[in-house]
Amino acid sequence: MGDREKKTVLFEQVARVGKALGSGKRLELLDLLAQGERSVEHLAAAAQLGVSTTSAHLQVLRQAGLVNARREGTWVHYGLAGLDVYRLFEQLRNVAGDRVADVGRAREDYLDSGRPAAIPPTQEVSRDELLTRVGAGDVTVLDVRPVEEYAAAHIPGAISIPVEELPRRIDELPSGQQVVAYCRGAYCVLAYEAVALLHAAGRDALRLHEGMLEWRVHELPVESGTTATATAIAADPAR
Amino acid sequence: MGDREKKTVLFEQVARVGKALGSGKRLELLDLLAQGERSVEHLAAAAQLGVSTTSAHLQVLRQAGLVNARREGTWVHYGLAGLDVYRLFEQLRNVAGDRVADVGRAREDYLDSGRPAAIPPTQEVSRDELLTRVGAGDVTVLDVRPVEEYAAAHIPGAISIPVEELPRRIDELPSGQQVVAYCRGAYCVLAYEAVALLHAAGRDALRLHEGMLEWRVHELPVESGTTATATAIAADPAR
DNA sequence: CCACTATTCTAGACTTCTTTGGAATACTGG
DNA sequence: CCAGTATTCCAAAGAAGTCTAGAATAGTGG
Repeated sequence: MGDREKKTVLFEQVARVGKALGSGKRLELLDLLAQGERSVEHLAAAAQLGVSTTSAHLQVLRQAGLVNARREGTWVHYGLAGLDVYRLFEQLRNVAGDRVADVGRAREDYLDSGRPAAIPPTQEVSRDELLTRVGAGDVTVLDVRPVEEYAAAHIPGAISIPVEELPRRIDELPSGQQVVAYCRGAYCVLAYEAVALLHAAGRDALRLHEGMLEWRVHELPVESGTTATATAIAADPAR
Repeated sequence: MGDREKKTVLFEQVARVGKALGSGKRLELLDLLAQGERSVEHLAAAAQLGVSTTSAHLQVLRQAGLVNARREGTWVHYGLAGLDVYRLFEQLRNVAGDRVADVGRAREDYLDSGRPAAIPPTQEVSRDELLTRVGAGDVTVLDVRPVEEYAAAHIPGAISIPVEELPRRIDELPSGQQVVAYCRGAYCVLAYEAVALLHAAGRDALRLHEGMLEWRVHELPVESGTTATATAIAADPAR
């Protein structure tokens, strides 16, 4: 095999990973998987795809080495193969956001919708700031993701109230303290909604910059499991 | 437009960049462009593609915001849109190399060929080490890339001798000093060949880890233009 | 060992990429 | 303004990816 052929083969192999990133649906699956392990069925529902199609996409991602599968009974749980995969994904989004004008617009379009009022980007707390304030104890950290995701990993000391339960459980939050809400990551709308709800209830609330995913990428401390305040999941017999 | 549609659009936009990375030929073009600006014709020849095909690929890369075009007379010079694009490319290769077993094998296959004897990877100098040794003046730095690439940017103080001229110009190198050869980047074979040639001539020679590209990504100092020792390009009237 | 479930495989229709050669365009120099 | 050159556009053929529905597989629980 000549030099040129070898070079071609080499690039073609790397392109396999590139190809895996070349479908909106697969990126959506990666985004979901970045939040934690998911079953094929769950992914199919969340991405609005047929189960077969989802499975096929997952095979592509797996052959590219971006995700791995773990069998548990009849379920197969997929997950990101590593943090470097998320960094690649993040870098892709950064480059896309910086260089393709439409991406920035689409992102704003998506995040700006579904909220009662626009929340200015200044009402954010950085990760470092949150960490020091948690240490000082002058802030309530609120995790508004679904309980399973909270159980898998959350910011130490955070309280779990999924955003759809927030309106009727708002009293569980200690009054008189500022609340910092967070959700999955930069492309997740849950914390935006939560802050809007808290403001509507007259609470002082901010949003954590980005979310859990980036928290993990920066290798900041996490806690897992349920807590006493998260009463909703205590009744779940599966755990 | 509903939330779901917006999300789909957003991911589809990002996927445009992913798609651009999903072809071996385009990755090859990116690799070439990472070395510096190139014309369509040059790229077509280097990647063994038709000019029309090359142009089409370049359009894809440009629409993804990965490269930009600069017109100069009838020539159009393409170049990487920014260092973040190279970082993305690099991250892609890293993930590919780590996760897809075949990539590591293909890479070794490619780099191990065309040299008289295998050069152990230990005969490398790190960037930091080279910088301090250049400061101390106890090393000759040799740039074996084509003269145009040397002229565009090179390590300060480096001498330019393209690898194909090295056998007959080896005497231009000061004797008694160790030579550190470098070329384009991690996937470039020129420096491997150069070190083999130098060893065959009884010289003490090492290879710089990776190459010029990574040197620039790490924002280390570069010099541009020609030098007195690079006599071959002094006659070029275009400069 | 059988019924059941989650997942993967298969085949076919459909769409989207890739490549090619030739025509059209953009620019230079006389 | 014309000849010449580099590049892009265009149309068509072939290759490859995407999706769907239904069959096959792997594992669980009785």
